[in-house]
Amino acid sequence: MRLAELSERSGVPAATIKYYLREQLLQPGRRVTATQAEYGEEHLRRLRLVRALIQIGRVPVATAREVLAAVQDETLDLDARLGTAMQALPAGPRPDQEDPAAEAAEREVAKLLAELDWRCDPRATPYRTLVAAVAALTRLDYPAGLAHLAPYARAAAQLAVDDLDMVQEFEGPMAQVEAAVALTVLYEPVLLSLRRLAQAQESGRRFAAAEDGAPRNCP
Amino acid sequence: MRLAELSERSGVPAATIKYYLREQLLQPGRRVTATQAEYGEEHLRRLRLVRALIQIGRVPVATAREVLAAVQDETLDLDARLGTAMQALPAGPRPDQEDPAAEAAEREVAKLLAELDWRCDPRATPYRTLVAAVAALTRLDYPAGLAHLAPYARAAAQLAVDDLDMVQEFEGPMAQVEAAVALTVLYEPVLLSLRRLAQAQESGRRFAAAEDGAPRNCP
DNA sequence: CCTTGTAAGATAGTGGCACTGTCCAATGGA
DNA sequence: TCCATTGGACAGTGCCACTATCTTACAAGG
Repeated sequence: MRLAELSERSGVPAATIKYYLREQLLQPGRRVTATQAEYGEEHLRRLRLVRALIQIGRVPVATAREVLAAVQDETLDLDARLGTAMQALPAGPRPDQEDPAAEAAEREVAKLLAELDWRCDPRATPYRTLVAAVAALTRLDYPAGLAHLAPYARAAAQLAVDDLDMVQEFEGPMAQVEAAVALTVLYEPVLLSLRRLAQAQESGRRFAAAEDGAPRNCP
Repeated sequence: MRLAELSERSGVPAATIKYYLREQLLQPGRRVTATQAEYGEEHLRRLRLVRALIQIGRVPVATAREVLAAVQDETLDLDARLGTAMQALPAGPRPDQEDPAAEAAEREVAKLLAELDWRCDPRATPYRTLVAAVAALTRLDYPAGLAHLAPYARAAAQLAVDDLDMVQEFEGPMAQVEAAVALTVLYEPVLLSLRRLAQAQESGRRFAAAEDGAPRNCP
């Protein structure tokens, strides 16, 4: 199919597809003549993946390029590809060193992970993001101690099992690594949305007293 | 204290504080003379909250203004304030109507929420975001059916209980609404980070075979 | 009193990002 | 033959979160 049809079928503006081609998020089509290229179903799928990562998963374009490059890097084995791809995923803000709240948060997080017997590199991106968030909560005198983090960690552990189960439904290194990336990123809004909906439910249950079950606070 | 000291103590550049004042994220200080203003501890706290929402919670500046305005709107009762504040929280992308995948996703989400007996307005922001994410997953042939969403919903329900427990540790409408907003937003990176760390653990457990417990894939 | 430094506020500018609009040569169907 | 269309290059746009500059008004030391 031509670029115009690719655009039509994916709902992505042609100019945007050209941009993604330039940014190497999409492989160039098979050149038919000097001025025309042919795209296949795999281009369509890849385009949808790119769009989903960027729009749903809020992955920056440059990051998506790195991640996708790692996914299809045939020179690495599954482990290395998975590692590289996940490393490249978008990073949150990093904690300010030499900030007392950050140091306290660092210790608190280390304690939590030790208790759970999780072995992580403290320089890993999610680790840094976690420390930054705990530090911010602490500075505001909001609870973020072991007791408060533990339920979140338990939930995360449970979800990780489900995530990996989903990944293992796929076969072949490339499909699995792609699945790992896609499911990690695309289930994030699912999880956050469900949490907000659940909060609205719970808040309704606690504050609404009797009344009907009208969705007041559901944001 | 003067603006410069506020800047010093919070770590936020003075120019940025001026910007926040302009954007009404911060209340102006008490004017001492025509060219000087005095700020108190409550300004410092508010500034930290604003920074945390924006940098840790990735809340857009304009959104933060709306949310904080709702938090301290004394003319509304607790319910209305909570509803307004949570409504204003950042919205993810909305699903494309008249897209078959989105319609299917809509039905799937409705079925899930019916099964859980959650009553939500289908126009609510998190609901729309959820539908968009499920639609994207479906278009990519990634699993996002009832069976796959249910564990996420259960986890969300559990976390919502903990969230509301934390909120109820505070007293007074303003403190509770602020806590609801802050904890909702600031625990999001906590949850996502913990999920990624847990995935790395689980992935190590499944793929690393024997070996030591070195943190390979921990991104 | 005068100087020098700093404060607050207004306004314009910056840099990053994700596109988007315009132009051009080369086609390719009517 | 002719003219709409295609792919590619490249400059421009719009938004956002700051940031730099400038002006006026004090404030404190000498």
